[in-house]
Amino acid sequence: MADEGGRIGVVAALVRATFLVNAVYAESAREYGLTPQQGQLLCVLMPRSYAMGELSTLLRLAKSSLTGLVDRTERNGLVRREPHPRDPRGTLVTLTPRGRTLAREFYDETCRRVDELPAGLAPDEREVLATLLGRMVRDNEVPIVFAESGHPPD
Amino acid sequence: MADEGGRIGVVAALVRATFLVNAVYAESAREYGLTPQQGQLLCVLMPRSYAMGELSTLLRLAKSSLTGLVDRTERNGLVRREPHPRDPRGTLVTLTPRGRTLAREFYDETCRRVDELPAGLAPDEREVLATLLGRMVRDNEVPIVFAESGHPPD
DNA sequence: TATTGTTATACTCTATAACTATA
DNA sequence: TATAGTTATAGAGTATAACAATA
Repeated sequence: MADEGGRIGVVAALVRATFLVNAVYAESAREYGLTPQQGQLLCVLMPRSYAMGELSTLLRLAKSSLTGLVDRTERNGLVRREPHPRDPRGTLVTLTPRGRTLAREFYDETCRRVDELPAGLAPDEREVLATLLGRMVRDNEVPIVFAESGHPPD
Repeated sequence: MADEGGRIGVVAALVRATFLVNAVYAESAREYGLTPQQGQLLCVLMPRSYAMGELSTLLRLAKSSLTGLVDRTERNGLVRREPHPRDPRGTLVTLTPRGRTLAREFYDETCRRVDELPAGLAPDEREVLATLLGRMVRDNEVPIVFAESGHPPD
């Protein structure tokens, strides 16, 4: 099932690496009783709170899809809806204490597992990989769906 | 929403690149009337046919999940179930002519789009990225969910 | 009128458990 | 008994369209 060793192109490399990371992310989420989507929501909310509309854009979900996701995650006691301080129409989604704890655990464990994926690369190669992917991510304006490490409070 | 430019670690780079590729893959699928899962199934079947059990392992899906996915894709006229030549209990899933055509178009378009993601990298940098990701993919025995380019017939 | 968010509805996707059929 | 696959069931995820409430 693994490849024989032929030179791989950037495209196939990216798509297959994506498949790999998706699998690791999903398995990690599962072990914390989360769906990948709820895990992602928690990770997004770690650095700060967002309004529903912002989350919708950030996660590329239809508004009603996000309503459902937040409903279920709220029902699980992990996030909470608050009135938006500046717009009475708006809603701010925030981690509950329990959600924050779980987010932290899920985030840390996921980091550990994803960190092992390039275990076969030398330290300087990992550095190069991080830099190149980092530029691609920046160039394409990928939102912070998974923060660097710190959790700067609001 | 994009980062300011700080050094990013391999883990965040991988997870965020994954988010990016997922989005591109999903959008490409959508434009061809496919769900990402059905698009992935078609891509897997491009090089050759597989038995249900093989697909289940390859795609990391529960058997019954795969049954449903194949049902829906078959209903759409894109794949077909055939008796397995060597095991009367088994079923072989194959692309229909229409499925093959659509798979080809979806695959090509997805390649085009994913290829643009690292547009900001120099040719030699793209090469390095492909090599490093390629090794990670090989080391982790990622199945061929997205072939290199050719479609060697059975 | 435009914006924020929810509801109604309909599929797709996924898993677990129980089942059928065939080694 | 073990293996290949399906069925039954339940819940999660998603989108479109229509709606309510508030600028």
